[in-house]
Amino acid sequence: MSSTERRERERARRHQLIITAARELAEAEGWDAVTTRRLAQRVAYSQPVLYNHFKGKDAIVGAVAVEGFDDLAAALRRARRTAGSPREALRAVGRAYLDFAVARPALYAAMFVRETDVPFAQEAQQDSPAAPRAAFEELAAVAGPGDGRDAEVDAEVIWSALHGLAVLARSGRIPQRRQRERLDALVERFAPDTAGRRKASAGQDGSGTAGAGGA
Amino acid sequence: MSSTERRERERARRHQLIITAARELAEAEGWDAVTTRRLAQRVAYSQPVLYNHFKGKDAIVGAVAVEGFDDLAAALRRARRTAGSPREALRAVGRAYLDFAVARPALYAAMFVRETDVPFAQEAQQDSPAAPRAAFEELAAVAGPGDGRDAEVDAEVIWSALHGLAVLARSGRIPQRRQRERLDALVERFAPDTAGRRKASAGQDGSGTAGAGGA
DNA sequence: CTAGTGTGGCTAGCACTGCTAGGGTCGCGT
DNA sequence: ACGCGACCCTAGCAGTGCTAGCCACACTAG
Repeated sequence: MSSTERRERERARRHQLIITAARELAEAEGWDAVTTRRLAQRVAYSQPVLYNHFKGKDAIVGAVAVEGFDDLAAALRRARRTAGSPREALRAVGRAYLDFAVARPALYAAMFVRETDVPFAQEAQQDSPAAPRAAFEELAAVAGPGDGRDAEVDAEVIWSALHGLAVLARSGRIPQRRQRERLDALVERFAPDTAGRRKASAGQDGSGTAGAGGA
Repeated sequence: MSSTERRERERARRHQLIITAARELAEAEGWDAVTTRRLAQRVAYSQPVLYNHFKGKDAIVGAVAVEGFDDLAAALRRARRTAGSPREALRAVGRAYLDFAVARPALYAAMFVRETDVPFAQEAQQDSPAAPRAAFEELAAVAGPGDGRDAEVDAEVIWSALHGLAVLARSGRIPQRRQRERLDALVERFAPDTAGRRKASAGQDGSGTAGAGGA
């Protein structure tokens, strides 16, 4: 059985190779440049091979998106853990989210903008893929204020706001600068400073998009 | 000069006919169904005619989007005027926004999701088209709380949140129900009830998407 | 009323897309 | 050694956005 085992291993390797090539090509030249022919050429096979691994092009994009959710969840988790107060945790997670969207726009588009057939949490059941759910859980972990309101609703609104900020700024609907201030305003509203510090941190700097941006 | 005048008139009429046909076709069958051939057939001309009026397909979609902003601005204005307190005005405008996105998904996609070359307010200058700016002004008019914060930033964040709610709910990233509660949460955060009524209105009803929705 | 002119739409076609059918070659198990 | 089966590639299909070149029509000048 070692032969079939090896074959399956190679098949899995190639499966991953296709996903990686699609992501890299998209991040380098945009999703419009990701055609089945170019992708096949990149993995040194002919197009029909792609269809042995995926139902179609959309499925490939979906696979890239699922991997992206892993990355996003990891980035949010990292941000959350390096923060002190809950308020700062929310700010850090929000900034990590916006940085992710800025640093990896093609990947972000695959995850949120492009219409995919990836099944998400249709009814808040747990039949959704693990990766997107994990990313949302990271957000929910820092969104809950515990002041009697519905934490899940708050998390969904915050997520929506972050997504809106990311995509509207990228498409130029809102000026790309001052993202930092917008994030501060969001944090201020959803996690007001109860310690009386009354920090007016924002200022008018507006340097960069939202932060340094990782990877 | 009456002949050339008539020609220009007919030309303008056909220009509008193309835009309307594109919008109707998109609203009926989605943007994927809007091909140059089908669109040309719908207006009873051949494809090259389209290129006498528009630079390409993207320009047609952009024209549809610009008209959509007129509709959106009108809907928001209507909602704002029929509201009493500023707080209720914000809620009404938010609901009108979400209703618009639900009732006319294809049009909304042309305006916000599809990548167009429509020039928006790149640097908050006034060189952006009038229609999108008008829609944003409607939002800004109800977003400014006047408590010392930057009203424009608040408006941008609220707009982002509304857009995020609309698009994430539509794509199934967040459950489609309970949009009403999410809007209430957003309003609560950005326009807290200062009259001490401490209204816990939301409840768990979650009926419908966000409201009745006007065609 | 005729001849000339130019605007403008149409037919045909290009390069490209996602996807599929069929054959042919290789390696494996017996 | 032989037969079998998995597997990959070449070639092609229908449909996409967009363009070149022709031709007919309507209008203007005489």
